[in-house]
Order: sequence, then structure tokens, then C-alpha cells
Amino acid sequence: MIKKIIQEKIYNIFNKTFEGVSIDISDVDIVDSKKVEHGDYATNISMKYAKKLNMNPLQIAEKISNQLKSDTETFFDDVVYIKPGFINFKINSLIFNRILKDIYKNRERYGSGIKKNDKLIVEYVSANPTGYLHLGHLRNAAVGDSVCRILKFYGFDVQSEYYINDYGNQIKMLGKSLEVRVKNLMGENIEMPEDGYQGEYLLKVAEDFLLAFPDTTSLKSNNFEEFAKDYLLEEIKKDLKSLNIDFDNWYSEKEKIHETGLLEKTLNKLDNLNAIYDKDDARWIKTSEFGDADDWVLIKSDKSSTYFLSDIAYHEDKVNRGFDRIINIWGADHHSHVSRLKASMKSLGNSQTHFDFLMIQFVRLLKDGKDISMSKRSGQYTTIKDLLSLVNKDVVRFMMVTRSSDTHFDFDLNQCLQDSDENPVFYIQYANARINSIIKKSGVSELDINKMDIIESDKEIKLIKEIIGFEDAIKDSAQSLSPHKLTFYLQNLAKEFHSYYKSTKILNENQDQVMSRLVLITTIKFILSNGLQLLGASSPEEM
RNA sequence: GCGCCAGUAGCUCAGCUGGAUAGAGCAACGGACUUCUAAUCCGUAGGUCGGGGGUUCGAAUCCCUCUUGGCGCGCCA
Repeated sequence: MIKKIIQEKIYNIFNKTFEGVSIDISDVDIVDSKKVEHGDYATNISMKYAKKLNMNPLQIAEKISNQLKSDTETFFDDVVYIKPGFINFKINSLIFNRILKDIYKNRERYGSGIKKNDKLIVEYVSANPTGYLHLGHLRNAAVGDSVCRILKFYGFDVQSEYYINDYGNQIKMLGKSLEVRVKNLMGENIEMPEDGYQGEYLLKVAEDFLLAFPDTTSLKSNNFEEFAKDYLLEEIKKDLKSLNIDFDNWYSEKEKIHETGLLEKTLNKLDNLNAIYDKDDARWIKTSEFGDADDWVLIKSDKSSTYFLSDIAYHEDKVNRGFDRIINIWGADHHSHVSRLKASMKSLGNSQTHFDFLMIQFVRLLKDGKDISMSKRSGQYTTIKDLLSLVNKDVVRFMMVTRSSDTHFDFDLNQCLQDSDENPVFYIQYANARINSIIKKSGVSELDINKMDIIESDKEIKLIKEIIGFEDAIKDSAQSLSPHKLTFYLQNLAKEFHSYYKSTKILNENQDQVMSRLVLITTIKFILSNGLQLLGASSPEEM
């Protein structure tokens, strides 16, 4: 909010001072000064408009800062222009105090965006219900859930969705695999097919299957498929629950696309739009005409449909459900699907809806510097259950979003098993717990902002500036779909607090001063616990 | 061969819609507990931003090119 005020001031002065040159208010960037000598905030507007004004940036800066100095009395302590053309602002501490009070009054709502009209859908995880969730899904899940929470907090109407791939070859094979395991348990010595699901987990499913169907004589393949799929989907839901993740919608491919006739409808629509053609006994979509490198098969020569056709139908359905923005969070190994899906949507004439794709790069699990993502002995992936048995859920959630999703990420077990230094989650949680402890100790039950002393110390002003930065952190994270920005912000805020804590005794005899400090740290606590919550992590009151 | 992502301090990574002397955490080194939780703090050291061109007042950031690594290029999902 403070930047907005400065922005408007400059915008107005610019218009008054330089008539004839139109300025876009969004061009007036107000940034945090990186160095103390450069004041609190700065702008580079005079360099930006030097060419348009045909003036030396320094001259422009001079004119603007002179105006700012003359027409404001209490807002700025100082306005200086410097070398290439930057204008630096030093804000009056009374302004900071006023802002702190405003923020405190908003409590946990501080940082939230104004309500936006856009309806968003975020699809993520969407792992096939043919096995347990593993490490590869984990990052996707953590990023997806955090993105949803942040977007909601930022003011969007957000729905999260899990696309259940419960139709087609994989499910058939899953059914067959379970059948083999069940028969194995009953003493039949038959082999698992080459492309069957070899994992040991199916033995457990088979055991439970026999408990549910003791009499196997009249069973059909259908029974195996349904049982295995439902069973594993439940396990997936349990795993997600243990990560503090819940979806608004569970979208069944079978029920929503195949049993409703949506697949044929979509195919017909494409056909009517002249977007498909026949070749080699198959039906192809002309994605190459809409920006993709190749055409793709929708109907195979055996007349069955491909996964891709379902995917087109699914996204056509998302569009028809009225979403303004469709966000898909996919594994990076699916990146080629982006251009072909986009091309298909274009061929269907869906140009209004905005598509975003977040590609999640691979995660490796490191222990003692070695990659243990996949157990060499059994050929099994590390599951979410495995990992959660080793590492605290909060740590997992947080660590999984600390890196930008388009870089590879090494999850270091040694680091996460530490209780201190190396572990950023505890660092933040500890700050929160410390604040809570001080509040308790103070015995002040009701904070009164009218009894506050004026905050003027450098360290405290710095903290207020950091608090103000939360709004930007949320905005940046939301707009770029990057939860990692929030993790960096929170670590920084915690750091500033710890430093302040060490340097300043918060509780003392001066009641007004204590009150102002309590308001300050309580505001930090609101942000820390809220920020952790947005990342799916908890904020214990005591540690 | 084509496409996507990445290459920044010893390690893991921010910064990338161009801005001031390139940042953080860890590791290393040196300090701080009679004081609200030392799961903490303070300080030191550490860099040809993969290489080379270009664009301009100004490039880690934009363009071109080369290079290294990961991933993808099915009538699989």
C-alpha cells in the first residue's frame, strides 16, 4: 500500500510537470532499496522516460524530487536523486507506525487480495490409480496445493481438481495383475505378465480382495479392475490427506467422459470443424495446423480412442464449465503434451480461456550425498508413505516448494532430519513459537494500538518494512504461480525477527513501549503462521 | 536430428517483464547463553553469473551462437 501511495504521488507530479508526454502508472516502479544509503524505497522512472522526454535522467529526477519535497510535509523524511537518475525515498517513521497499526487491525487477513471475478481451476497430481504415490508425485502435490491456497488468498475463486485416469489399458492391466496375485495367493502358480504391475503392493491388495470376495468362482475381470482401482484411489487419498491436501473435485475419466458420451461429442465437434482426417485406418487431429509440431492419433486402427482424445474432451469440459483460467500442473516429462493440447484447444475455437502450464521438474532423494529415489534392490520407487515415515510432514511440504518448479531439485534427507540450522521450516516455526512465548509471558491479554509508543528504532522500522513486504510476496507468488517466493519471504522475515529478538529486550517496564513491540511481533506472528498455513505447514505455539 | 528445462560462491539455490557495489542458506573460520525458548544471534572469508558475440545510457536478466546436464519426441497413459 505504501508503494502505491508513492506511485500515485509520482504519477501526479509527472503529469503536472511534463505536459504532453503521457505516462502509464504501471511504469512507475517503486522498489525496495537494497542499501540503507538508498533510503527505504526507490524508483527508476526518470531513466525509463528519459528518451520519451528527451531529457537527461538526472534532470528529470531533480524536477520530480523537488516537487515531492515541496508538496509533502510528513510523508517523506527525505527525497534524493542520485547518479544515473534514481530517486530514493526515506519515509517518515510516523507513516510506518500508522501502516503497522492498519496491518495489525487486519490480523490474519492481511496480505489477502481483493476479491477477483476470475474463476480458476487447478489440476494437479492426477496420478493413475494403479499404484501408490511416490516421490515424483510429491512435489507436484505440494506445489499444487500451495498454489491453490495462495491463489485463493490472493482473491481468486479457485477449484482444485484431480483427474482420475480410471479407463483404458492401464486399468485393464491393473485388473489382470490383481487377478494374478489373487490366484497366486490361492496356490495357483501363474506368472505376472511382462507389462503387468509387478510391485509388491498388489499382494496386500490381493489379500484384502480375498477378504472381500472369499468365493472367487464367479468373478469377472471387472471385479478385479474395480476393486484394485478403488482400493488404490483410497490409498492415494489417504496419502494426500496425510500431506494436508484435499481436492475440491475428483474427476473420473470413466464417469465424466466415457459414460456421458462426451468423448464422441468432442470427436464430432472436431470433425465438424474439419480438424481431423483419416490415415492408415486411424483418425488424426491436425494439431500441426494450430501450432504443434506433429499431428496425433485420436482413434486407433482398432477403433479404440487414445488417451489424448480423452484429454481434449476433458479440457473442453473445463472450458465449458466456465473457468476463465485453467492451470495444469504436470510432470516435466509431459511437456510435449502442452503444445499439442494448446493446439487442440485452438482448433476447437477456445481462445478466450487462458491456459497455464506448470511443469514440475524431477526430484531426487539424497541421503549421504547418494540418490536413493529408487531402491536398487527391489526396483521400487520411494513412496510418500516411505518418506513421511522418515520426515515430518511440515518439513516435506515446505522443502518441496522451496525451489522454483522448473529446476531439478535434490531433496536432502540429512538436511531434513536436522532439528536446527539447516532446516528452514523449524527456523520459521521457532520464530513463531518464540513470539508466542513472549506474548504469553507479557501477560497482556488485549493489545491496544491506542496505547502504543511511537516505533522509531532502525531494527523495528526494518521489521515493519519486512512486514509490508508480505503483500508483495503474496502477489508475486500468486501471479507467477511460484510458492517458492513465499518460502524465501518467510525465511527472511523469521531471520529479521530472530535478529531483533536477540538485540532487543521486548518486555520491560515501559508499558507503552512494550505495547508497541507486542503489536509489532504479533503482526509478525500473524504472517508467519498464515504463511506456513498457505504452504500446508503448521505453526506450533511451542517447540 | 527436433523440442522443453537448467548451468550463478565449495554445496543447494534465489535474483531473469533490463537498473545502483550480484544475494540467501548450508559448509569453513572467529565470536556471543546470570537476560522474554542458543532449534538463536554477531562477524570473517568465499564469484571471469557455462563460453563467445550482439542490442543500449546500463545485461546474470533480452537476441544469436556454441557447450554441458536432465527430460521428451508411440495407433502407451
